Amino acid sequence: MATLKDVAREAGLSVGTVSRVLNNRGYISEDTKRSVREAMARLNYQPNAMARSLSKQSSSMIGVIVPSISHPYFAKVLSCLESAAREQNYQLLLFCSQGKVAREEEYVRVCVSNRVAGLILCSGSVETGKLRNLGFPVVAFERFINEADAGVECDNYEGGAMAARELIRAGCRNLMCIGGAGEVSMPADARRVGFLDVCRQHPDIEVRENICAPEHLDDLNYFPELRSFLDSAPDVDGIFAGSDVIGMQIMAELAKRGKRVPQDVKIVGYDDVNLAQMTNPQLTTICQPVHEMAQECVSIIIRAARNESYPARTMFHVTLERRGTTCGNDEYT
Amino acid sequence: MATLKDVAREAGLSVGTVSRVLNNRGYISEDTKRSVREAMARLNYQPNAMARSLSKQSSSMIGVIVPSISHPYFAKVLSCLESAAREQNYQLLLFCSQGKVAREEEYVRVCVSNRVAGLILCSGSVETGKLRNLGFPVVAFERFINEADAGVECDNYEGGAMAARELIRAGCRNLMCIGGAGEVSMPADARRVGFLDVCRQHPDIEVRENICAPEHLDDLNYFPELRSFLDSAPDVDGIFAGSDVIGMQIMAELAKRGKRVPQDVKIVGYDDVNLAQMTNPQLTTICQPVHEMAQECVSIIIRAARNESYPARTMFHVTLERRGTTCGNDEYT
DNA sequence: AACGGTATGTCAACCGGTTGACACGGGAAA
DNA sequence: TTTCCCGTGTCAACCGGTTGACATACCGTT
Repeated sequence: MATLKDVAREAGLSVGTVSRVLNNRGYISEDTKRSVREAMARLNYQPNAMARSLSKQSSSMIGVIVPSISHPYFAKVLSCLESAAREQNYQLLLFCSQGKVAREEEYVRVCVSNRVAGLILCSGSVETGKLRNLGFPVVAFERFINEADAGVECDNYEGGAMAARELIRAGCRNLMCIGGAGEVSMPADARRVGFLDVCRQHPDIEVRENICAPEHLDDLNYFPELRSFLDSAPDVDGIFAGSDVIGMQIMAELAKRGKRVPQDVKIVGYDDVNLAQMTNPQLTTICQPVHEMAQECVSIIIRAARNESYPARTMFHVTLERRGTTCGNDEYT
Repeated sequence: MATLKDVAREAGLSVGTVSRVLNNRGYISEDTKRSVREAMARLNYQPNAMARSLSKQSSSMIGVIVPSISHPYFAKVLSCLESAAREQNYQLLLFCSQGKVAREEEYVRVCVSNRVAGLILCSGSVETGKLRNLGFPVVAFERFINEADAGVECDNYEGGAMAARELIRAGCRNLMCIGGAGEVSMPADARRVGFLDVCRQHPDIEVRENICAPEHLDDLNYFPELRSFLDSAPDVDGIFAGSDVIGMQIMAELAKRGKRVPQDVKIVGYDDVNLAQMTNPQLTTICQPVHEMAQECVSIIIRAARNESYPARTMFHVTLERRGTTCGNDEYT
């Protein structure tokens, strides 16, 4: 592997000079620049990013901790983070905590060790004060943490409210809200509250509320719980699912029971992951602007690296994607 | 951020000594070890991984390039790679090429710059010789590349053959094979060949063959093509889908057309991603031992780092996961 | 002739670790 | 007593870059 020194020798110059043309510092003649570039090309030189980071005291890596990679929502988040990072010439160090606090703490240590430029936390477990004074900013993604330096989230309350209004609009009267895994004490819990608040404004609407166990972020098997929820409410005609994955599984279970969607039961999901468009009918869902959120996270980290100020908390709007699972009673025939 | 020097000062020793206790080298008294450990704890010291890698001339990062993160198959692969890497105290640098060759080449350069321990390529575009002499091994994951130092793949031929046998066993006579995106010249293409070979052994079986355009690895919208495939063969009663995602979309489209699965049409997917169990009926599919494959990739990279030898090509068995979409004509009622 | 500014390039310290070479005191063997 | 080894610890070079300080040379001013 060629080093700067090799390039300097090849070009007949000193390391310092070569480094200058690399970093566009000071006065360098066009001739010199050219001969350096040629030498680099000849040797197939690639600067050593570690040496550079070490000396510059700043790296271009961003740590990301997610609870699960194969959950479609986090896959979507990761995808957006990767593209946002790339746009700014940053790289992603990927970690998957599987919801285990110990693993999360280990990963935080690894990030410190690697002197990342910043850490984006999408994971759920709480860190008791271990996130302060790490030497880089910690950005919480759809997750509220006191210890984090910044938070980027969505208007989950409004998302839940929109879901309720959509189901009611479509003619449902007997609603159920099925919360995702372990959302209590997380921003996502506001969905539930928003949903219930709207329901309560309608005296003729009945609502039930169910919460799934928190283990399912990884295995994604909500069926046993969903079955008992549905058993407990055979007359339900509108369901707000805490995620599209839950929504899909409800659809599968309803199909098994001979219930038609949307004729007998209407459904609103959450996240607008790609699967939501692979069902029949396609799933109505609440969509977060994940791409913008990801860009905001990266932007916060970059601003922090430049010692610029950044918002402690950013909240984005959600939107309703109306699809086949909430066609109104008069809309299908 | 505390450095080794700080620890040394705090413990009243020299840097060299402290480094020795960190790396368990030479003779160090228990007393010294203890006081070093205490000093590290007091200062909340975390060794600088970049400095260490620089000086040791070896890093613990593995680059991974996938064409898409939100495709469930690659999400599954990434998930397994992350856990395999973690088991060996390696970290993952994540890159998403979106099938673009230019981006792939850029990412390879970034990996070189970062002096990764190895690169795992799950991406599809071909690299013309740019993968040799990078300073680290390149492992091709389910992808055949001459330039790669090693390849880890599955018995795709047998996978296709199993799919054919399963559909025939379940009573299908009018088969269709729908290839995934751009599999030609990739190991996945062997699925098609295996499938067709088995079909040809049965003179009473009719087979059609279709290939989807290669762009869909990212947007995952196969519907328009699937519709025309189905239009062209209204009498088909068994479909082998190149991926579970394709399989799911076929199911949705068939449902729309009033065809029942598995009564009217039976389906076998590929990959066994988590969604395959979220449909109704659940999707029969061919499963790769992704976890073992991921471990093998990491193991190859570690062996290469130790200058040990490693296999140039490893092939794993696939298995059939029989589920609801291929119940035989006499198995449901 | 002395001076100042500009253009070009060299040198060495530093980033935070690792590691081989070596110093030193003490005990055992010759 | 000399020799040698052992246990313990120090020192400085090195990994591959970056950067401020400084040397040199050339040009135009005053």
